Amino acid sequence: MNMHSPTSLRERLRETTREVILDAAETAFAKDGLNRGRVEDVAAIAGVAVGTVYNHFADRGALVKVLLERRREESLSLVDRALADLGHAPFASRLEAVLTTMVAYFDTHRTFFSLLLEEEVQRDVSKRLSSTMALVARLETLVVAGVAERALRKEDAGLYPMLLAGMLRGVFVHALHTKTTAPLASTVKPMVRLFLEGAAP
Amino acid sequence: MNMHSPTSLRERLRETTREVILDAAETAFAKDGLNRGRVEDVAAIAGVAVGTVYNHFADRGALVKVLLERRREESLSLVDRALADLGHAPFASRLEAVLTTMVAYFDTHRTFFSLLLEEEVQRDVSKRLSSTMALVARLETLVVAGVAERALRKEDAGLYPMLLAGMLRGVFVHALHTKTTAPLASTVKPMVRLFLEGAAP
Amino acid sequence: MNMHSPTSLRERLRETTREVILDAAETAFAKDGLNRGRVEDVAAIAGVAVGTVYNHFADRGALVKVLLERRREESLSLVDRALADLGHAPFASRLEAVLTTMVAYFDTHRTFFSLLLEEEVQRDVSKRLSSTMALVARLETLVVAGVAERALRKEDAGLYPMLLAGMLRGVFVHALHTKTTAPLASTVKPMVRLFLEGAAP
Amino acid sequence: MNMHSPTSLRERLRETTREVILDAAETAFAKDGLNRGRVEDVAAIAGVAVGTVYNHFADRGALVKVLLERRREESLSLVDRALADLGHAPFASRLEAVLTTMVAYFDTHRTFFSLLLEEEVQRDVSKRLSSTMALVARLETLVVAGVAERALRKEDAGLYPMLLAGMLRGVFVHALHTKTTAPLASTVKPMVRLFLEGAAP
DNA sequence: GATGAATGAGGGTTCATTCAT
DNA sequence: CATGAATGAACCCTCATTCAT
Repeated sequence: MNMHSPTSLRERLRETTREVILDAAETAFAKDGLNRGRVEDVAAIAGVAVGTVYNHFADRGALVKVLLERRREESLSLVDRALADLGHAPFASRLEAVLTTMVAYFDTHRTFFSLLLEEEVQRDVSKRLSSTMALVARLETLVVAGVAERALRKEDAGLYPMLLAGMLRGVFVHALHTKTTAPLASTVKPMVRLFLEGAAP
Repeated sequence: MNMHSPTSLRERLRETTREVILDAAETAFAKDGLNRGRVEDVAAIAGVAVGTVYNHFADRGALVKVLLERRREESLSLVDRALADLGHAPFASRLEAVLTTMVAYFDTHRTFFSLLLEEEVQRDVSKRLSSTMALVARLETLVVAGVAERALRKEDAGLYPMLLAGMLRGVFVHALHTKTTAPLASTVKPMVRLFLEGAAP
Repeated sequence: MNMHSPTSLRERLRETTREVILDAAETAFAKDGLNRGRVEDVAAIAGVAVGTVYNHFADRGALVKVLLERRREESLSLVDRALADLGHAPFASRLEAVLTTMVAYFDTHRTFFSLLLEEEVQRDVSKRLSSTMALVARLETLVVAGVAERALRKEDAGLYPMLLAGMLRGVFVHALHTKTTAPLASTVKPMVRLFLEGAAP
Repeated sequence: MNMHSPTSLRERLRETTREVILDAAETAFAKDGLNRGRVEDVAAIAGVAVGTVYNHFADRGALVKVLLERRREESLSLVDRALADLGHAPFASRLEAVLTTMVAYFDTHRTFFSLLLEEEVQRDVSKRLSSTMALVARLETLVVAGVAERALRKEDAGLYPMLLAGMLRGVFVHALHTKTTAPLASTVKPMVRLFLEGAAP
């Protein structure tokens, strides 16, 4: 045997092309928007023919979907891992871990987040589990635990997840709007502080 | 003959048509998105011909621009008026006033906000002073005043405006995603509380 | 009153454009086939822009459908009228009338028939009442009547309609294949003769 | 080494592949039509790669051509053999033999006939000797002989071949349209009867 | 002014064909 | 030879915009 596993080789190449296309799509869509980005441009950036894009993705919609899912899953699993690593650390640490993870991901995948914010706002038929919602779900679990360990007041706890997600969004939108390229890591501690202790002296 | 300000009457009619078209645009774009909404649909909803839309707006872009500006100005002037009415009330009251105003506006113009969130995310050539930025500007003034009157700690004050804007966005996005129709007024006090005192017991 | 009926005028023009497009489609499709004929060519032949075609027909399929239906209905109603005019004439006369009508229609709408033959052979989702079937239906009625008035033998009557339709098709296909342009009227009497008396001396 | 006609073996394999592809093409084209049937589907049905199809056929057109020719030749040689077997039998028997052969072939190669009917209607550059024409040629010879032996009237004899071919087509089209699966053998005697004696009592 | 049919550049998608492995 | 991913010309369709009535 040792047919130098031809299947595996082809599949490797195939997978590579797919990734190249996805990366190109991220670039193209980040530039022109999730709506205006052209498949032809995606192909050009990827250095392939249009047809090749369609050999790998059923249609433009599928390309967008996979593009978003890819990083969504990646970022969420980073969050999950961070939480898992912390075990039963106090609430503040765990919140900080989640925010740090998201902010770090933003720093390395800035273009992706502009797409994420667009997705969040789309009115599609396909009811996607938007990335936002997935993040809010994590925050919900976190907040519930926070309440349980008496790190958080119970009264407004129902709103906390969306407010936390909103704060993150505020930081991201601001960074995208002002085209700041400085890392956002420094915003995490203030967010935690504000969330736990408030802004009053 | 017939001289009692014919121009004025004409202009009145003209203005009415314009408003009808803008309302139609809000409906059409809310349904299909700022990108996908068709001019023809706007015209159909307004009950006029496409050509009429173009008699009132230079092109699609202008229609969108005016549409967003119209409510942006309205909402901001409501915020400004609320702040003016309060004179030198304590920071907490003024913050509450701002949030209450925005939330109330959201409750009555829900469809508009979905457009606002889309605008915020668009990468247009025409660098618009996005609604978000305008709101953040108000919040900046407010926060600066808050710091001055020692209602807020100084250290993280630079981030507060975007975090406050983010919290609002969090509430709005959540409401739009879950299609909640309940008024959001009840979220204001918790937001103020969280912002000033934090979530810790 | 007398607003020189503006609606009616516009509609008249609209209807004209539609007919021009249909005629162009007949030409274009006759040339390149029902499958290969390009919408762009239809537009070019009609002397309009592609978009105009789509202002009048939902899509290519609709254009083809209407195109075929138009003449199908026309030809069938000619057949029906011919039969109605004959009242209770003997079977031979009525058969001759039907064949004469179809053959005359073929002579004036030769290109259409090439499309008809294509349609007959298409495997579409939309189960169209093909023109053939409609003609066969007329022939069935006719044959039943022929049997009733003892002009036809009963035994093989079930096959007669499809055999008659087949003979017509044979004549048409032959004319199209050999590109004969001579009128086919002269084939009617022989067909009637063959059908009634057979080819034996 | 290994010299017992290696070429022959290779050619045997090659021929097999070719047949497999042709059969696959018949299936694929019967399903989607001569125009819409995709080469990729042909390959998939044949269980080979697209490239293999092109190793055996110059292009799609050649595949179609060979596909049609294969059965055309087979069916015509069956007709020819049937006629040869009959020697100088009377016209009626020979006509019956021809029709029986064709009808039997239809019964075993129904899918092929749907392709044949499509071909008949195509306006190709390559002026193929369509199957229809080939059949009509046989019928012409037959009819001429029939006239010679005074089995047929001379007057309309020029039309008889195309009318006979038409009758057959009528039966085939009807069977395909109604998706009848019953054998068509029973239609032969009536066709002969009609052709020779007519439908009048 | 209002009307709405016509326009046509623009963009998504298909699929026969090629060719490096 | 078989393979199947890559290619890109070809085509359908959309929709913002214009302009004659």
